[in-house]
Amino acid sequence: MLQSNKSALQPLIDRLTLHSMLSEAEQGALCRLTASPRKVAVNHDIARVGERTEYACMVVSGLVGRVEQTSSGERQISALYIPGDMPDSLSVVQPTATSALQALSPVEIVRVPHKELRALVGTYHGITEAFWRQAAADALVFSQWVANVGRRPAKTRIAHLICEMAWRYQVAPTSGGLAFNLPMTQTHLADATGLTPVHVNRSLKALRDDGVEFRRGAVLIDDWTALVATADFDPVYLQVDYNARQRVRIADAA
Amino acid sequence: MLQSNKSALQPLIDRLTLHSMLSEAEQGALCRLTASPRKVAVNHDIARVGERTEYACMVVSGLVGRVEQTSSGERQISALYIPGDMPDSLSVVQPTATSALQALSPVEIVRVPHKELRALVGTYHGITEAFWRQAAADALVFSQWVANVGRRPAKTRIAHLICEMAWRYQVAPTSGGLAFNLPMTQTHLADATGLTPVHVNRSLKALRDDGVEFRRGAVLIDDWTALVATADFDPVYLQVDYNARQRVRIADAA
DNA sequence: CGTCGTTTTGACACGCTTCAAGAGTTGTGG
DNA sequence: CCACAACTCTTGAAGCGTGTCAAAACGACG
Repeated sequence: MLQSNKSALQPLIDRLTLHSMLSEAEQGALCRLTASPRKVAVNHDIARVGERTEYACMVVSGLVGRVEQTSSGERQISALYIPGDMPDSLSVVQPTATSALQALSPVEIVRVPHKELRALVGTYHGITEAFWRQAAADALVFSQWVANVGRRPAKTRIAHLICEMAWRYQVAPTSGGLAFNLPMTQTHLADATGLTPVHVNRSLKALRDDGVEFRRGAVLIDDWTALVATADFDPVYLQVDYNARQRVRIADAA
Repeated sequence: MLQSNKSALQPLIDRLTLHSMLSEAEQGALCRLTASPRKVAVNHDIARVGERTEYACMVVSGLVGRVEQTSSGERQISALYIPGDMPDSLSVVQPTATSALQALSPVEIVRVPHKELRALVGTYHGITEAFWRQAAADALVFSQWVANVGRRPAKTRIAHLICEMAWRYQVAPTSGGLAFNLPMTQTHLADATGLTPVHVNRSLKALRDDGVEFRRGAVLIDDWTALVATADFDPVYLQVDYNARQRVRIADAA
């Protein structure tokens, strides 16, 4: 494959350096990882439950969902992964997946061999630390999802998810309106919120009266502040410190 | 405080070594950490949202819940922590809590200064790796909770939680019956499952007909296999490999 | 231009919540 | 050691949010 001088993994580095300080050497090493591109069609699996894998993947474009499935066949999306995310970084250490990863839109990923990642994690303490922080940050998002699905009414639930995604895509304004792509269907939204597609549709209709429109993978918001209020959304759990005011690296401190 | 030759943090080491290999030096260093004991009364907070802390804690006895709260005052327990767990290991790196930690029963914890933990994580690569794995494993449990709360009917939801706790307490048999303590009230159960206390009560009544009893913090199960079936429970997500067949340490591999 | 997946809408059913009140249990202070 | 208070747990009746079933309209794509 053609390797441009800018690594395909740059989005991952950008993600990690949001919360962790990586040395030049570490960033360089990450850049030099093998990153084989791969396209995945909508609704196709990137990882299946129980399947062993030799690669971890990073999302380059599109939207990936972590899909849990009950024995009665009901689906629950428990996490959404956007470009720069590494949904299965755990697989480096636990190669057998316990939930499926599925493309919710046409998706481009790059695959990184576990072998190389292990070598990196073994060599660069700062990279291990960065993955640790990322895993911990992910856990806090999961925790919010439990609360969202468990305790909020349908409309609020959907609004909250929209707010989270706006924030993670870094398109959330301080006020006013905005528009962004959220490439999923209403059925996907239902799976992510623990509702039925029919009820999602009705709730979206209700949201439309509040100036929030979701149509064919695009979100249109008239008044961000109002949406945040109806969504009961507080972004602190996302831990995204865009100013990186106080990143502290432990690895060299001792 | 009196420091016996067996560290108070041994349960944490036992937990970490379930999935990660720690060298003698690393285990010794963990043992020598300052661990100030502290008792917390029922329903009292161990950590509050937005509060900064200088200590991470390990549960010694009792049950701790991670509590999310919506603006309308509804509570959702998104995780349960049992002896040996370190609910706020993330705080080492992110000292401001985004969800509350609350004692669901009388609880004993030990508090470990962040400063010391940071020194350890900075020195011992294997410890960082172990924390990383633990965080990733926790995330998979969260993922299952999203599915549990989002897609299962009340009775199944409660049964699933009981199964998980039996498994984590390592009291789950291969068949037959069992009894164990799960020191929480029906209201706590409701908060953990996203139901109302009233409906939890009714569901417990229904479970009683299936030979599963929950009374004042004690669980009595006639037939484990039957419960697993009604709970739709598959323990793989808990990643507990009691045989530790294939723990691989990355830290020294490079 | 036809096909298939997605969105929309309606009517109805049901699981869970709400409100309310009483019984059981635990803890506490006199 | 009893009496009272404060939680828990339990049960009933009624209401509502969400699910289910069904069918039609719409949109994307080959």
